[in-house]
Amino acid sequence: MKQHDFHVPLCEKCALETGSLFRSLTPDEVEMVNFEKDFRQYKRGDILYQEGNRISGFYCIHSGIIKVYKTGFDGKEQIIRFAKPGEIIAYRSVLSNEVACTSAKVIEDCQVCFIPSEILISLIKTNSSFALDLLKLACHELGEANSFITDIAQKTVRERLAEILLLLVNDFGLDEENYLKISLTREELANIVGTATESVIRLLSEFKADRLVELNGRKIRILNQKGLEKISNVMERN
Amino acid sequence: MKQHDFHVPLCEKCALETGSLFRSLTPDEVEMVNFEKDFRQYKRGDILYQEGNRISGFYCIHSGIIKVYKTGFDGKEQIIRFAKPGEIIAYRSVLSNEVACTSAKVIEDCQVCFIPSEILISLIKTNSSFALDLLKLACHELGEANSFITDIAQKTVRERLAEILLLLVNDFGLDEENYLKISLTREELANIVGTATESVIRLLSEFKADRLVELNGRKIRILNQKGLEKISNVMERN
DNA sequence: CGGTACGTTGAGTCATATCAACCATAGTGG
DNA sequence: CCACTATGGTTGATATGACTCAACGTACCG
Repeated sequence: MKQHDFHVPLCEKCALETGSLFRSLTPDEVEMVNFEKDFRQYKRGDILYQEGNRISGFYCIHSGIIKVYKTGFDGKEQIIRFAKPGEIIAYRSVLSNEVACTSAKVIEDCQVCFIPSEILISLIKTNSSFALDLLKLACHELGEANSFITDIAQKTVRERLAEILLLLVNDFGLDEENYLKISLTREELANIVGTATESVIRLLSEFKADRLVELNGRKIRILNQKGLEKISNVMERN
Repeated sequence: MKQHDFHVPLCEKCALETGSLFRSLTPDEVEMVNFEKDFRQYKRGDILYQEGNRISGFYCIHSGIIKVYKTGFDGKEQIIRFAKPGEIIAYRSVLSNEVACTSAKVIEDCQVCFIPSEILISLIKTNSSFALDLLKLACHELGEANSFITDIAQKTVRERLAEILLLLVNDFGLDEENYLKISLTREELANIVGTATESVIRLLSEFKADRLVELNGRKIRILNQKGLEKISNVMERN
């Protein structure tokens, strides 16, 4: 532990480390973002913004994990995606000029930079390769959303749970002992998969019985990735 | 009926009529698009492109309706969206530089313009308000996709069907007799809602029994919009 | 006239949601 | 320090929405 673990991260450095969107900015532009941004820290459970809020900027994650979710008619959460270091959230609302259509809550304590809308808009106007990168990002997310729609509409809960586990492996990785690095409650898992908490619990213990995973409380150890792939019926990636 | 109903539509005129994306282009740019584009006509059932194709441009719809869908593991279609005059499709693949993640098939005979990728990229690079509009478009679609994910994950088939009917009313409108202007097979309806054809049929006749709709083959007459809203549990729009 | 695609209905099944009870853990306040 | 409460996890019993399968009707088309 460093003594002063507390200074505001520099965008330049952060962009290099995390491969964030800002890599396509000029040094001057990075400098501007650095100057205009607001550094913030949050703890697990904190809410960055909520559905319906009008948002005056977007967030770039420096450390930690955030869940982005929608609240359904009956109050149930549907997790749309996670954001991890280098990723940005809330840019959708800023750009489409609509109020937030999702809420964002901290899953793992995090440090983020808040960047005012005007900066984003002006960067898009002045730096076309940044604009293009942003478009690519949005389009890529759109593609993922489309796949997810198809999955939820057509696959069983069992298939989806297996698929989500693999997706989490992909996004967050495993530690030396093959434990998923991200730790979620059963309810959160259910809110990704789009099912009831009890169903997740039952299916996870089936997976355990089939020696696909091992369960230690919230920690999930992946024992047989091939097996999960088989269950999930994942289609080949593009 | 004009005698020569066959000439290639001018983007300038089309953009005005349909309110397409191209309204934010300069006259010169419109001229360029006009020059570079390729006019094409398709009939119901024709396929514009298929999942997995590498695409060398995008399509701007001048007339007709197209369905954009993904094919699931077992070959079942999931309709992602429709495209009608003034809207563009396949821009996602062009921009994210990935192969098509959807297929596009004609629902109502249509006339479209095919515009090469390079044009799109160069417009983005040179006209920042066009880039911004495109970003807005992508972000808006992303918002809709997110809502749809939540709906499919949380609502019953009954609720979703009611919602989709309302959505079709919104997107395509009703004629003088309150018939939905877009005409879909039961299977297509099922492939939007994410259910089995039989379920759509059964629910539609329930709706009919409840005097919410009237059915004349493929034509659906909306009798009680409020009632459908109640069933669908639509949340207030932003 | 036979063929093909679409629509409809009924019956049976199964996956998943719901409801209820219970346990474990940790944090809180008296 | 202990009861108290909240939160999350687990399991069982039961209900049911929705899918599947199968049969049949209907309409259009060459």
